[in-house]
Amino acid sequence: MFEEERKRSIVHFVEKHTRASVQELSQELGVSESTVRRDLKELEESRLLKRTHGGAVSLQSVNFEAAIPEKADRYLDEKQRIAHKAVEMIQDGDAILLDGGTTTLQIAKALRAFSNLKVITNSMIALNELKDCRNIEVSITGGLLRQDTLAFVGPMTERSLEMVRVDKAFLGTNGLDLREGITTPNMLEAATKRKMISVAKQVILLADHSKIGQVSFCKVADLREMDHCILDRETPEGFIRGLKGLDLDYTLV
Amino acid sequence: MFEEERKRSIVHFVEKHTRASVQELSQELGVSESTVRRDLKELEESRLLKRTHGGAVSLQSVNFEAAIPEKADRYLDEKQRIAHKAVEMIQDGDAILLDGGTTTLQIAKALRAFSNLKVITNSMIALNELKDCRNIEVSITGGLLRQDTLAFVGPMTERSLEMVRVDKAFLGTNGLDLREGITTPNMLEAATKRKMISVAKQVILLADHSKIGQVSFCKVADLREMDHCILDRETPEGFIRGLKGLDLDYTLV
DNA sequence: TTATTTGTGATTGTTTCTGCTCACTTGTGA
DNA sequence: TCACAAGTGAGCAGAAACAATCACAAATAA
Repeated sequence: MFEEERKRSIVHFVEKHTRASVQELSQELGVSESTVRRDLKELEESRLLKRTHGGAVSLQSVNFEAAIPEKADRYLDEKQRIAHKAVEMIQDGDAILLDGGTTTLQIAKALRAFSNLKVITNSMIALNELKDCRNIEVSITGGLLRQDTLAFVGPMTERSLEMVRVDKAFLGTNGLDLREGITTPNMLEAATKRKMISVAKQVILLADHSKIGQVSFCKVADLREMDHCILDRETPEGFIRGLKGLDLDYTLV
Repeated sequence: MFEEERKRSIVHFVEKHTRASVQELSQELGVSESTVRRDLKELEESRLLKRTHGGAVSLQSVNFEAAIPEKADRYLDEKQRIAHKAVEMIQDGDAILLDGGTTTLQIAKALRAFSNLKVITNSMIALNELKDCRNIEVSITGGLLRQDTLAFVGPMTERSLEMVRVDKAFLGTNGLDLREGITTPNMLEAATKRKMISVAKQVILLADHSKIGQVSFCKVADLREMDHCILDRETPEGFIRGLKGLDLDYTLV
């Protein structure tokens, strides 16, 4: 790797993570810490980043981090398995819709591998993940920013969604119950999800077992409106029997 | 193989792989490293690639990444003064529209001081700046992400904008000319700006002196459609006379 | 043909890059 | 506030890459 390329990688790394330690960079790039320091010094001189004691930070950091840090995310492992299955269902050339939430975020992280994809989402975090993928066309729904989830909701979101038709929509949820169907605590969010369902050829619901049996304030849809559900293998027996009873397509991962 | 052919091969190789070492090229073309170096030197002089220690890299990849940060820094001081003036024009309770670009970004940075404000923008960078201000209600227009400017454009953006009416819109531009009016290089962007103008009670144009006299590919609007212009004090005399001639309201900062 | 120019490869001294060491500075927690 | 760990910069040395030069061969011109 040339010096030029290395420096560009550093800037890119710092932009992406908003920060980077000398150690990290040294390992990441396979060069000594001396070299990293030299590079950082020059990059700072050309105003491409700001040095700090121990590393560097991005100058104009556009970085939308989840309110819940990934490590603290409960059921992360389940979510990743669910996302992995979801990605298997996507084909190159698809137009897909990603709902907000931490489960769908895991999908976004895995999308880089595709070479031709249209993605539309209402999640700032998912967008952040995809913003530098040159081979993915990313759109966002407009709307009002919910500052706790960094997702957009509201009439503008619905209006934006009216303009698109997608092959597959991947929906997250707060509650999932055989009788009450899919529910979430927020009215605007529920309306947004309903609209998402209506613009997708195929709707795929993602939920780890902690969501099952939960019923929240606002109803989004009945279970039968889903085309497929991806659940984890700790899903209670009873719920699975219920799904079979509804003749609903599902996968356990 | 003639020298010309060889040089073209080199450029082609570098473009294709985004990089090439002297060794690689020497082997690939069956000539000595001396020759490769000579060629690279001349190719760099004719600006067909960029030399590095050990080889060369494609120009495209260089420009891509340098685009944002480099642009951000030029005329920063002017932009801050312009933004400062713009912020003075905003009142608590206003609904304002922020265009994308680095000048309007400076406005976003200064908005934290307000206690009650509705902001709508198509700029991911501005959104980033405002996302954790609890006293500001931030909305974003939907749309397709332009990965180089991190702004949203396109039909979805326009559709979102149709849903709002704002007190003041703050517009940036690439080109500003007495005869040709306001112009930008991107068609979608131009359409977005036009829509912005149509939903605002008052349109305020922001431009540092580097924009003046510039004419880009797509026309956004005539100068007379602006309600106010904020320019810096290095704006050429002739341009200011022109503004007066048009009876246009302006401020120099 | 002969003289001259041009392009190329080899050689050589010089420059640049990189990792290491070590003395010094900075940040942190007791 | 002090001590200690972590991070830093300067200098050095080896390796790699480089520019300059020369020599030779092929193309061109006389």
